[in-house]
Amino acid sequence: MARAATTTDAFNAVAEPRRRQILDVLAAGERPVNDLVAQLGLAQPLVSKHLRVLRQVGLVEVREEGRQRLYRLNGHPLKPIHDWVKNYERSWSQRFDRLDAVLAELKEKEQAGEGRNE
Amino acid sequence: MARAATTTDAFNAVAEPRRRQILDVLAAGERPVNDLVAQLGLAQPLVSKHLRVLRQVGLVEVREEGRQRLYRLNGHPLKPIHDWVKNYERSWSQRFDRLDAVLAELKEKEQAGEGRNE
DNA sequence: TTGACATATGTCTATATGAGTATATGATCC
DNA sequence: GGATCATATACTCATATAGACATATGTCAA
Repeated sequence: MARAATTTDAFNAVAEPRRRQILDVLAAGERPVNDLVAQLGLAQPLVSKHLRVLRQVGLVEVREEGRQRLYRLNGHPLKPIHDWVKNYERSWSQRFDRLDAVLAELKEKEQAGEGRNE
Repeated sequence: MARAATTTDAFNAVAEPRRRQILDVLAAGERPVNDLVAQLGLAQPLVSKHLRVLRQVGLVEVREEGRQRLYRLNGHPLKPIHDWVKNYERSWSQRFDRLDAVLAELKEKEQAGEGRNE
């Protein structure tokens, strides 16, 4: 079996850095394709293809206005990524250091008193 | 050009759901390969290959003990993912609703007063 | 040393990709 | 209608995959 399609979910869609860049630009507001082409310095067909992937996973939405197509961000599909990665935050964040220390102390006490009841 | 290698960075490594599963199991603590094979119900060579990818991006580390290899989690490479996706949290979190409203008001006032100075 | 166990690696296949280039679609303006 | 602009699609290529399977490597035990 090959790798899962980029359009499978946000995890796969966003693994490509160009697509993250596109979302970063769109975070500032709605943009026509040509703006993205200019800002990212990519070939226009390439941008259109990346936008298609992003559309398919729901990360962007389109609105037609004359001959332009205005793309806008929809961050909702990113939530699962956030939810998953959040659980690993303690791996790097100092915010959890104190909490971890407290938990370690508790565990120590628990083990010291082990075997007293049952 | 093909898709970026899965070993390019954490974004690509973690796009594969099996690899996320492996990390989830390892989050509970160090585990030998066979434990992962049993818990995930995957073929052993497949698990070894996924572990290799995870090793190459630094998401797991190995320790040899007899004939076993004990893998443990290292969440640090996930930080860039967290940092990137965090900026989109307002897209789905209600926590930012009030803040957004305030900002919108500010912007409105700003536009109302536009053109007065310079 | 023979064998069982734990893990890694090699080979094969089907498949999807990102990028480049050319072209199609569709709207606007003259 | 014809020209031009904005965007999407089609076709090509080189490449890397996930999984299945067979096998190699290395460790321990009898």
